[in-house]
Amino acid sequence: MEDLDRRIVELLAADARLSYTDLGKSTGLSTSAVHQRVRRLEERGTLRGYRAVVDAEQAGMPLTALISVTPVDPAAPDDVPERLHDIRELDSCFSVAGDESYVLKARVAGPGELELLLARVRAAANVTTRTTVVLSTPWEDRSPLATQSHP
Amino acid sequence: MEDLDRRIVELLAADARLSYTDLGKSTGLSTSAVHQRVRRLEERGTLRGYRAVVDAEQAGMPLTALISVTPVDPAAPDDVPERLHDIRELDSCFSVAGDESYVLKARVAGPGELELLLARVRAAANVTTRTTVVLSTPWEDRSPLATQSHP
DNA sequence: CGTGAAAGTTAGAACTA
DNA sequence: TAGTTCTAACTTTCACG
Repeated sequence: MEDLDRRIVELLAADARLSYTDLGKSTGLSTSAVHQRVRRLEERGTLRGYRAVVDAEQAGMPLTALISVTPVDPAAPDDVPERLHDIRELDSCFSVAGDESYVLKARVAGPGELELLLARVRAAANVTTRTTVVLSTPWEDRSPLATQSHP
Repeated sequence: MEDLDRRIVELLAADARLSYTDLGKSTGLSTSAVHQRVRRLEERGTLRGYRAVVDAEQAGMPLTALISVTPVDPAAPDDVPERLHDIRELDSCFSVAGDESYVLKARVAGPGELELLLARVRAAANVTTRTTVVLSTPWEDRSPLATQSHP
């Protein structure tokens, strides 16, 4: 990836609502040159989308959990991610090295909802689970690429 | 949080670059009513920012790791998140229930960089680490609130 | 919350190195 | 291929009802 593209990605990772005009000023390019590059980065899949960072507590999903999963039947074909894909409470799915196969990040409204979610996960993917409850989130979703933002 | 606000947050979580005009059409409000509500949600901290979702591999940070940390001195005041805050490779910091105190998510360019990062984490926060390497990421950073987007 | 007008932004066509 | 400039259509912002 080229240097100008890297800079554009970095700027959008820090603030996805920047105008092409502002991106142009920050990169020394014209508005339409930036526009063209952003379109190309989107087509290539380098820019996969744009998300508002929402305060989960204020949005009514105050409980976060990290769920490690292990298939019950190690011989079965491993389609765990596909089987869990439609469970909207699951934010991320990582295939990991180590004792367990996957780590999921989930967001729910409370302990009752977590209990139900775990049952759904086990049933949908035929796995056992080991759950780590998140007590608080000092910080989250910073853009490793991005210049630190101070909103 | 009110129903209209919830809807606005949901829409921006799915696509942070939506115009106020489009948000208005989707909510049945006028452009300026939406604008007003978004400003209020930003001020209250419900909307904490806007980020481009970047393909980490294409952006030159292909290695993701989950790092569990345990303070070496359990009697020392626990300021681990503050001590780690300036390490840009760390994307998130969760305080967790369980054997360990925190789980960090990190993004680095390769194994060598991970080794250096772990040394910096241990030195900065006086902790031991247990690292789980992410082999692949079937999906990530979906908006639990958001209607699934298909870009 | 809505309206409306001024200021600013986007998207794309035409042109240039 | 990658960039600029130009321009019409659209979006944001803000004072006012």
